[in-house]
Amino acid sequence: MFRRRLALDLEKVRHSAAHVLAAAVTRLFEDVQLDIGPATADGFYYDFDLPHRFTPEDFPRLEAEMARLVAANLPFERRELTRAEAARALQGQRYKLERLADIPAGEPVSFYRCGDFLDLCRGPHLARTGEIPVFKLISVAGAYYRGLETNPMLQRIYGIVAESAAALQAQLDRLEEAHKRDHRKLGRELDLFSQHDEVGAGLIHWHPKGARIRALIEDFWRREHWRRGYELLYTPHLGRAQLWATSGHLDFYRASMYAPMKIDECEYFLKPMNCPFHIQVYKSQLRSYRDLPLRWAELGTVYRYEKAGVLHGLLRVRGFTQDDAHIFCTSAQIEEEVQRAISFALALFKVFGFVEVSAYLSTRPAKAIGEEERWTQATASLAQALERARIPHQVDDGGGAFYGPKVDLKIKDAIGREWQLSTIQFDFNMPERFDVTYVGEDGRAHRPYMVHRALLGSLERFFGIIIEHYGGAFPLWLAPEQVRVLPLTDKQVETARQVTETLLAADLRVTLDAGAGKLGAKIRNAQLEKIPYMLVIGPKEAEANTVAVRSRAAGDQGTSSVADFVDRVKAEVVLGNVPHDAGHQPFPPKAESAYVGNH
RNA sequence: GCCAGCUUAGCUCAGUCGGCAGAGCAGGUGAUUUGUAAUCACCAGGUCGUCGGUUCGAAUCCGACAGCUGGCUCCA
Repeated sequence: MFRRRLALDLEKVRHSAAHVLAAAVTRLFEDVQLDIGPATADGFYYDFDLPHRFTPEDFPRLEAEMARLVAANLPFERRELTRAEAARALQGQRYKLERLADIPAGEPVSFYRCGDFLDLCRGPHLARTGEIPVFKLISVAGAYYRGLETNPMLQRIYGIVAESAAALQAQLDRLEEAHKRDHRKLGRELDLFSQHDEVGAGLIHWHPKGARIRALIEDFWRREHWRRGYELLYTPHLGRAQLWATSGHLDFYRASMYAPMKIDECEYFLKPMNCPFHIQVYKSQLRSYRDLPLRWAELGTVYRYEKAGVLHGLLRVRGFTQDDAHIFCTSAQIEEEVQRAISFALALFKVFGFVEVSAYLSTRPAKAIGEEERWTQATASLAQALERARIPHQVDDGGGAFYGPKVDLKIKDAIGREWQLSTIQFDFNMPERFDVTYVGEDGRAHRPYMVHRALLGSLERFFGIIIEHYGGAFPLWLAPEQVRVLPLTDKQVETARQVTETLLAADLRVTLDAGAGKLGAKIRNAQLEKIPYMLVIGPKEAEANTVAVRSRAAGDQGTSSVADFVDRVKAEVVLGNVPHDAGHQPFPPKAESAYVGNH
């Protein structure tokens, strides 16, 4: 009935639902201090402070009370009060009184009444509670008042609202879908990686199948770097305190670094970044303008202290491998270098099926080092590169680091979630600190520009993202096991073994299931392990020297000769593996059925 | 780090009021020789996260620590 208006007023609906939640909480609990309750991208929340500790067990009661308020169809009445009246109305509400004090002089102070619940609020709201269609409380969590770590922690209740029961269910299904794809769950089920209390939190162990995938990504990554004029470096995992003093890390980054270790009376620190080492390589000889640009990449494993509470699967860890690079160039070269870095990032993304890209451009903060002119030029080159690549971007004015402007690239995964992958960052600080120079045409020393960039971000985090993106069903080129050969009975095991050998010899990743189970069970296991192809060999196939092909996505594909199957699979692998040839799109951003190419 | 919750077999989870530790799957052994998502039987598997406390007695109650989950803050 009011469906069309709801689509427009979703924010009003959500915000009003938050108010109804707050009304329900004040009715059911004692000593409730209210803070605020805004609409969010997919629902709403409200922050409370009260002696009772909320748990999800409180939700049914709260939802029932909310339902009563909705059924009562109470009006939301807006009133403007003077500050004195407002202060009186908010007596005893410490957070609200502070929020009131924040409202700039001259701006109206508005309240919304809904039944006997009155709340300081900018609005706007729906006309009546009855316009709130379907809602559900989702979770409860702590949240600092005003988001400040030093402030008291409030209790935040999250909820979602939808225009119909079906729409609500669809939203819950999306949450369920995200849960099914959770890389921590899939990582265990598919035997990809693990972490161990005995080793320490945030430290990843890559299992054979995870390591296969990582190696495939790394091989691909290295080849692309060489193709694009990069050289690769390997540098140490630790360095002397003096290095980190010179780089400024001990002044500005110490909180993220682990305690030093003493070696021969000298202090050494585990590296949180690779840049100081790359600079040492740069400085190992005199550099001419003729040598520039120098593009040096490294899959560099760094260690950073992260607070215990922020660790999360592969997405936030304490030891990780950045796909790092440093580009040293002249002022005349920066524009092209930035453009190359961005188009490189886009080419990499495309291979993994990430085609929707957006960006954040962070510019000069008030307190910054480096000449104004350098900032201007560098920032312009970043903005221009984004324009030319037609990447929609937001500008975070003044949000850059003190040492240089940067661009962060974000992608959308198969179920529409955004992830930040790349960062491309100018550094005006480190070349100064280490006195990095090159000899110019004029024979004098000049300061090069230094660009720091990571395209996939870190291999751990990227792995977590693609596990969820693919839902564990890796495309053929990444699948740790591409083919499983399934003999129907013992009598076909020998033939199956020969087929397996043939596929191995053709560089396919293949295993043989010589177990005693029925075919259905073997297929089920292979399906659950998300192996792209199964080859069934029964008496007919053994006789005719063929295989019955089954794809994990499309089921039975009929019989084929081994040679034909190899050709077909090899062709499919090439599709995904070479970005230059990726004009045809082998990875539409929907899951599963996409990876089997053209059948 | 902060708030809340959780931690029982490799995995997913039962375990009532404090009274002998359970299931399914996975694993092992044997039987079965199977045609496109689970063949059957038997066996083995646990200092109930760790340490301390209360108690005649603790998986169960209390405390500390560790780890995990949802968030907040922070971030590749």
